Amino acid sequence: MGRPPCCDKEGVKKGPWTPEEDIILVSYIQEHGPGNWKAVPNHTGLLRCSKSCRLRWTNYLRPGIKRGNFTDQEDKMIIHLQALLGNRWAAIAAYLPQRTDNDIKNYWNTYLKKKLKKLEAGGCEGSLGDVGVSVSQPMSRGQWERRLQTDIHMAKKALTEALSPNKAYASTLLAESNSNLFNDNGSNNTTKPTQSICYASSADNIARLLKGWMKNAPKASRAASAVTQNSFYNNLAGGDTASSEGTKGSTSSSVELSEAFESLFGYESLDSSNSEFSQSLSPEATLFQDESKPDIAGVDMPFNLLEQWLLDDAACQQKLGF
DNA sequence: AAGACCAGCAACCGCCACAGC
DNA sequence: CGCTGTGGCGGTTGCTGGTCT
Repeated sequence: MGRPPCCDKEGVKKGPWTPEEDIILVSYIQEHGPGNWKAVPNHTGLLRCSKSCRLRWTNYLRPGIKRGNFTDQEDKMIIHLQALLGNRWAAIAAYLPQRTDNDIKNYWNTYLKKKLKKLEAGGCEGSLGDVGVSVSQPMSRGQWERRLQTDIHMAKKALTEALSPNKAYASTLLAESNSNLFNDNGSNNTTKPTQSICYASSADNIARLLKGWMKNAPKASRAASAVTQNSFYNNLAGGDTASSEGTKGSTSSSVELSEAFESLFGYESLDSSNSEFSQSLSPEATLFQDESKPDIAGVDMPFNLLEQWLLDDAACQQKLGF
């Protein structure tokens, strides 16, 4: 007798999530926060198993998730980290802010794997030079893991320290960014700013989803979709409109973070003009995301320091004959 | 124009680790 | 110390939309 499947109950819905379900889930998490997934279906009335709820949240609704094409930098990072870590997608995802392990896994399976195969079939062994990887090179994974973990830990610590010298100021920034985010015209105070800022991102995700959902509707105008989005924001942000303008409000805190990151990684990854990233890296979102991954890179960052040391170290190991 | 094929992606499944009892 | 419940992870499936023939 095997163990009973967790989602084997009758009446448990499977298949694609509907926008309504998404809203229910996000609303619940807005109120209670993520975690205790077992309670989610019971409390929300969703006919989904806890696992499905968690997956939906982490892979799709969670704030700060970036969708769409992978950049060359991300390509390189994934290929490189995959060579080092193997198919440990969660670990790899930790190095790619805004990407989920599922996304990376899919991207690898559907695109990068083939790309690598082609390159290998192309003949020359060093043919992966364009992605900075030598796949034939053996690796000592234990060493790499330790270094990677240490690096994550140090990055987190350094970031925390960078933000902590003036905690009062930091919390002021938090409050400021939140009130700005939901209060662009300064007219209305929200009651749960520290959480809402996160869920605005979630609402953004849902809005994107809805866009797709509605895209087949005949002559669905931009106005209509804007109305829809605003409705979401109104619902989720407690009556205020947290449109993309709202991200302006996070600029000040983003600048602080930007400095922290610059001092950490030596590049300007957090251009405050990058609203998407600013939004996702708002302190609350960062804290929120902290449950799963460090936010250590920008969207279109240059060949970053982390990758640099990965390559340097790979070269070093090669020299040492590992 | 229609069917076959393919690629991309969301979601599911099963296993594992860990915490609480 | 073993059992149980829960969450996390990686592999896999199946649906959908696009392209090819």
